[in-house]
Amino acid sequence: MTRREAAKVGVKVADLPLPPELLKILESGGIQTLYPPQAAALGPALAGKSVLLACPTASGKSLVAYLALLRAALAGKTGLYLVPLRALAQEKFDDLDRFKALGLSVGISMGDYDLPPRTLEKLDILVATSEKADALLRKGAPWLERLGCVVADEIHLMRDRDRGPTLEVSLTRLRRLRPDLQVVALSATVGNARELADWLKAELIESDFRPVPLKSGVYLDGRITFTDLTARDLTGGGEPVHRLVRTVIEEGGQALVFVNTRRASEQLALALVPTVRSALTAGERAHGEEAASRLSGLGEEETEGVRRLAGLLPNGVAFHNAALTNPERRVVERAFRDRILKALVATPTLAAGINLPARRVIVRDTTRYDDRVGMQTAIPALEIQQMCGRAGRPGLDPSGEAVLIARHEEELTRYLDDYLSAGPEEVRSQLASESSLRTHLLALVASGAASTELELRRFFESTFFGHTQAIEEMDATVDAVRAFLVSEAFLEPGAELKATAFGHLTSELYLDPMSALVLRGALERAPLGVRPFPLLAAVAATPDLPPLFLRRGEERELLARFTDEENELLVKPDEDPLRLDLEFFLSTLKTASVLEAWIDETPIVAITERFQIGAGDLRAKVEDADWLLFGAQRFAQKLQRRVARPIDALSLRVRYGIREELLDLVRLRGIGRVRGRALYAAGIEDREALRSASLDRIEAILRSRELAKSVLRQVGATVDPQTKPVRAEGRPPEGAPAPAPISPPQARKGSRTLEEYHR
DNA sequence: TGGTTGATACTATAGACAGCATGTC
DNA sequence: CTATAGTATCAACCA
Repeated sequence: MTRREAAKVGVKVADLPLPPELLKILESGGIQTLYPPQAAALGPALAGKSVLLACPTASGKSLVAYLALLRAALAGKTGLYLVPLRALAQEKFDDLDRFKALGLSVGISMGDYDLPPRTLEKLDILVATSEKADALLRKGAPWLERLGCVVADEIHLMRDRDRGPTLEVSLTRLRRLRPDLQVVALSATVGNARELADWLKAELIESDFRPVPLKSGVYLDGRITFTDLTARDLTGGGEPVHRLVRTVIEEGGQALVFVNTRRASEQLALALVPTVRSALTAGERAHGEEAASRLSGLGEEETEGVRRLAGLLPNGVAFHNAALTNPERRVVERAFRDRILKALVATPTLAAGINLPARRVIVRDTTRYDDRVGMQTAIPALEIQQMCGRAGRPGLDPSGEAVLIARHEEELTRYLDDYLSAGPEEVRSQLASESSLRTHLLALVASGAASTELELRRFFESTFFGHTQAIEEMDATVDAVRAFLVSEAFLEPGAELKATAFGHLTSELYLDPMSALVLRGALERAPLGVRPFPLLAAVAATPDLPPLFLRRGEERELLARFTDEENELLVKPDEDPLRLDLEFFLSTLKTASVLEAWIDETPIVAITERFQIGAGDLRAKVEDADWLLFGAQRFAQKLQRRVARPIDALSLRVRYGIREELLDLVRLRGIGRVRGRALYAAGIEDREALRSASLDRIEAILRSRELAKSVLRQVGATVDPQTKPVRAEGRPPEGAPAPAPISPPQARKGSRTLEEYHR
């Protein structure tokens, strides 16, 4: 921090021009003085001016955002907090919810937790992912008309190739909708903060202030050389990572290690056990056991990966990656926060997500495999610095240390120069790419934001791209994309920009037009009904469902699968609009096979083992497929009505992971894959059968009286223990609900059409 | 012959948003 | 194009 900033540390919250109730809430939250960047930003922010706050993580940026939103809300306007991650949305929502005491209502809107439109209209402040905000803009929510303040958190993510354009477009649209809109943009330190601030017409507040001082450096041969050219020699010996982990634990701190593959996260965590274990007290080990038992208490099937994780926890180490389900991740994060874990080895899941600081951050890898180029590429300095920024826990660590690991002298200087001392990359608009324009051009037209070429041009001129680059650079791509959208019937031909019904639907479903095309093609091939596998394969061939990696040996099996199903497949490699190569095509078959196993009630463990994926991956694929199938179903309603209902059934099967026979039971609240199967196995095959079953019997099957009551109430039965018992031949429930067998009893699941599912 | 070591080839590779209408174990 | 760690395979080598 600079000397001038230091002088401002003393700014008192109590002196701020805020309503007394608000001050009370802040002070009860332990916030009494402001950090320099906060103090600098609050003036303009509370005056309703736009600000760009570019400083390290954990420097209290959110507080400025909260106060700006509250000010707007108290002035009778609405406020929108844009975040890049669902987990972050939850975090911000929880924070903002404390201000309910001011009589304000706060809401959250994201994929898995949405608001009905009527509720939205009553909100003062909404926390949403940028995609959700984009969707809101496409639908034209009246709520947005009253918007007074928008917060763009992690605005540097605008440089992200895939999701950056959504943020850029949303911000642009909001600002055009409300020309007087106050924008509070929060950013990591980036190379061109000035440029971003200019675009937003915002006051720029740049600072490298950190509440916990950070020293970053590079490790080589037992010594850390810091950017300030001081050095520190570490005691003992051993492999670099082990030594760095051991020494920080000896000093009473924790270590967070970033690696570039999942496998590395697991293996390194395992390798660290001897190093960490010896530093643990008996009490800590016991807490680790507790955390491990919490893992199995999640009620999920125990996959190989989770078993390994559970085995690590009592040793004070764990790994964290996207193969874990969200609840599993939460357990690990909590254990680390509670200091039960001394070391955590993570992939970038943790770098961008929720705040989980450690005294020492070790960045082991500086390169990462890039699928698109088929090779390792350098991780941008911006991301490395984000990881480094996780070092130092406020209140717990006197200072934080971030360490890269060099293998030789040359690397040491290179890391110091390129990664730690040098400024991070500039934020560059990714809007001009074909894929992003495809989506956003359609959305702009479909939602009426641009109906002439001139309007479209005006819009793009007001984006960050237009602000920083000659708009003509975009022309060729815009023309090509527009021609594509017209030729594939998303847009009407002619000079006027107008979306077709298909185009509108695509945009409202929030689908990539390319995905819509794949789905439309699949439906056109299926005039007489579709079987699950080919439709799942079509869904998997969509660019909205990222492919799974193919493993050695799987290729042959999948190729055989292809030959088997050849005549039924809805998307074939050579006809695929994306003209994907065979490998990609096979990987879509792999995804389809995973989903097929899932709706065949194959136990999760069996799926994860057979396909070598994590439970988290399965979850993600199911979620994606469920969403896409909804889209397919809506398309079918318009294009192929006969298959709409069967697709609906398939969608439900994917959501719950069930065979067709459980479709009826699963409609009940509280009944899913496992309980549905338990009921079915006990001879209660549908809701009708449930109606005449006794409460005691249901309770015995579901192992919960409350649940049994609720279920019976739902089918309209009287919740009376005396109700007459039902059919006696049902298998008595014993132990946990029996998992479904891996292979189906006899009927091959592929042997009937989807239409038959729904007679 | 059996076992060890070493050269070489081969394999695999981060993350996570959205619709809709409310609740999986 | 800008890679690397872990693992499998097999030949060379030694006792």
